[in-house]
Amino acid sequence: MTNSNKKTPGRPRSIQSHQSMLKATLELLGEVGFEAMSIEAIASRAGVGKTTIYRRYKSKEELVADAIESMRQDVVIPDQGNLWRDIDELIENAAQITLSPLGRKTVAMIISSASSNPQFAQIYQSKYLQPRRQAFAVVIERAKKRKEVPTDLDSGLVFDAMSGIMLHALLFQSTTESWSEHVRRALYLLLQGP
Amino acid sequence: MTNSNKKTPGRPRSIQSHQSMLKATLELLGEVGFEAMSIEAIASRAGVGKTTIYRRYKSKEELVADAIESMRQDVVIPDQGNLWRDIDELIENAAQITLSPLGRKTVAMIISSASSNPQFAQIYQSKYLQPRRQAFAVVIERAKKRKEVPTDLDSGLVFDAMSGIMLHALLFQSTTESWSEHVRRALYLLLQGP
DNA sequence: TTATTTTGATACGATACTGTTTCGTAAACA
DNA sequence: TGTTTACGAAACAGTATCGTATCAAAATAA
Repeated sequence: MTNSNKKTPGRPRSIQSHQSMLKATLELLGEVGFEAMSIEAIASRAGVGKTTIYRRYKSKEELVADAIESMRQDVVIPDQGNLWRDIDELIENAAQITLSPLGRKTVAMIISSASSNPQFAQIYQSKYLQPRRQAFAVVIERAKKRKEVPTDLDSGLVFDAMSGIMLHALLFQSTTESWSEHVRRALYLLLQGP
Repeated sequence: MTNSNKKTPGRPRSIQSHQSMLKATLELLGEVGFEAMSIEAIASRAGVGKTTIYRRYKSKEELVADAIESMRQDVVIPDQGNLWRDIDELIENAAQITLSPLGRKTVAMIISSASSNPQFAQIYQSKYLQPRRQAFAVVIERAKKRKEVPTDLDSGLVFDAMSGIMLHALLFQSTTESWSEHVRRALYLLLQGP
């Protein structure tokens, strides 16, 4: 941390500018995607000088990576004493984040760059997926104690499956069924068997 | 079809040029993605004049959509008398297409544009997913007759789940397990229960 | 043959972004 | 007070792509 030494003289870097450039980055990432997004457009939307961005980040990749990291929010582990009520809460939480106008496009764009810029997928995995995977493991562990699921159930595998199903449903939505309902049905198949 | 009327005088459009521009389009799509891909680069790689492309397609979207459509290939419905041998064949087939250096990036790029250019996801769904969904339904139907799975199993739901799991595993590969093995385990959970 | 159309090549002006530099102002500290 | 650093705005040369236009050669039909 260079932050620990606060003895730097002169005008400090504006926190406000920093936040607005991260915000603008995420917005544009969702709207036009990584490749089509220009530093100029980010600076313009953030109401910030182009120079200010170049002073902080060497590349667009760095900026975007930082912006994605800043998105993190705490994961609440549901505990309602019943597996399916917990799961509904998890699905609802994922839906709120993933299906919001911004979140939807942002997630799609993060995923899109998975092959060209693996670092984004990696950040997404460690900052977003991993905490949720952990929360899911806790929920399943409690369900095991309540004998709601077999003791040898692999919660990681179920979580991966659930994530994949959510992702797939997000991309190729069928018109006849709601997203949540579809995910819930698939998950029921996973946990209760055919 | 304007093709039915072959009375057009003058030099006909080169089929060779057409094919090489589609090929170059798919290659570049996989390498740099839709946004970063320029018509000039496509023309250059295809060994074709820029004018020739502009004469055929009004936009990059049109060209890419046509290129993706041209990718289609027939789906073989496995029938080995056993559900899991059929499934292994399906997984193997999906792996060959999806995990190839070109296919991997191409699929990722198609998915990436799902939010900004829904038409690509739609083409992907109708040309790629739908035939495989149908093939999977046949496989499951045969398994039902052999009493390998419950009669009321929703093959469409299982297929969606399988597709999602494959997609997820492709994007967020764990290093400890092979792609095929991971997909197979998840599918086993889906079909045989926990 | 002649008429017609496509071909690849090249040039064109227009637009957009890059990354850097300069500038006067603003905000911190001593 | 002065020193130092960051700020936003603007200008800069360089590069890349756009979509159009022009050209002579090539390919087909009448």
